[in-house]
Amino acid sequence: MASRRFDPDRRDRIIDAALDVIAVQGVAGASHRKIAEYAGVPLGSMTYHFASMDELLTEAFRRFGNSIADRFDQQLEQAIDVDGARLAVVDLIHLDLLDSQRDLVLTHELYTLAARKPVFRQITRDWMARSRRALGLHFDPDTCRMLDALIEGLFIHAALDTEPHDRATTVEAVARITTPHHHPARTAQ
Amino acid sequence: MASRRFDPDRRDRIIDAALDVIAVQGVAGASHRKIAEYAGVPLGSMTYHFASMDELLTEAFRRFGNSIADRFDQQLEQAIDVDGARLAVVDLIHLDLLDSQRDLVLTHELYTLAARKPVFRQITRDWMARSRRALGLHFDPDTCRMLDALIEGLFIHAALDTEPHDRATTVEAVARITTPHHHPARTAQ
DNA sequence: CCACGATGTGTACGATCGTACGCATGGCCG
DNA sequence: CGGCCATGCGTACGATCGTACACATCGTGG
Repeated sequence: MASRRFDPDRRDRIIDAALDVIAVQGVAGASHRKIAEYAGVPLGSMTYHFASMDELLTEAFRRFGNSIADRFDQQLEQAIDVDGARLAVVDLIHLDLLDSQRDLVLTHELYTLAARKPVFRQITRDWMARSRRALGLHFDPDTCRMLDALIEGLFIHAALDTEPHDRATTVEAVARITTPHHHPARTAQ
Repeated sequence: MASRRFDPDRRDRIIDAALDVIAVQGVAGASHRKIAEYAGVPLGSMTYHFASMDELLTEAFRRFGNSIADRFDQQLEQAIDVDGARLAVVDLIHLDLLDSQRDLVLTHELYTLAARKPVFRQITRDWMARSRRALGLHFDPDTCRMLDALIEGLFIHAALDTEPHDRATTVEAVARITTPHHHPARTAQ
């Protein structure tokens, strides 16, 4: 029998606030104090709900990764053939990328953490595994890896390129990467 | 007539030290004090040679970007035909990626900064422009964009994937992305 | 040879950080 | 209805940070 004062939402609110603060200020600029203020909870609440900053970041980025992977699943599950899957991927890129600078920033922040700390690398790998599994519904494993890499690259460049990405180019790129290369007759030797 | 005590190398040494410290500790963990200690210069030297931390980071990442782009140029300049260029790209990926965790970490750090601060976004764009220009020696502009994105994605995934990347897959991916998609006879409607 | 100015450094200040810890609060059992 | 204990919070501590600025050092012009 927990006390009635216990607020299960508070923990969630802190996690969401953490993601919001990180999206704007970066992991480097996200302190207990700023997150607490943004979430509207006292500073002491931070260490009460989360043993350390890393624990909070861990949970936050796990939530973030899952939310992105959910969209992957949704888009790809309803595709009925390969062409549908290709279209789904293009939509994924052009919907997720263009509308949300926030997701891009958070992705970069996560990758930066992942490059250095094993905990976050695992989170990233789990996320990538989910994405690849979704792609695996329609493409062979090797193609999944290539396509996944392409999506990643397009995603990242979208954040940095000054001009908006051209949808037709994305369509062509996805078509190419999902089409096995026809090796011409072997040349000399 | 500058004083003979002036040491032009010192500034360079600080910049290199900054990159080394960032590679290990991240931008977040790279303080004036740590960089100074690593470079073997007094703390006061930091603010003497660089007006602010941002100025130091700016110069450091500009140097980093140029060093990578130089390798791009070297590899691609000596390719004599498209197949040679494809091979050069594969080598680029598998040499730069696999040998150097350092470059990967620094790239992520730069991108994270670029996602938030315009100064670093410009540095990243300059770097990307140089890379794309190198690719442009052998491929058409659209292909350059796609190939560039693919390289980026492979690069990034290499840092996070647990198992080493398969060269054959990279060869296939590069072949696919550089081969225009043959559109089959249009279907219904 | 001396004093001056350019070049470089040691130190100290105010801000901010993560975290620990003692205390307030208010449901619940006897 | 009164005391107890789980729940949650305010505050303070030690560490670290970027930066400013007074001062040391030494080549050099007069």
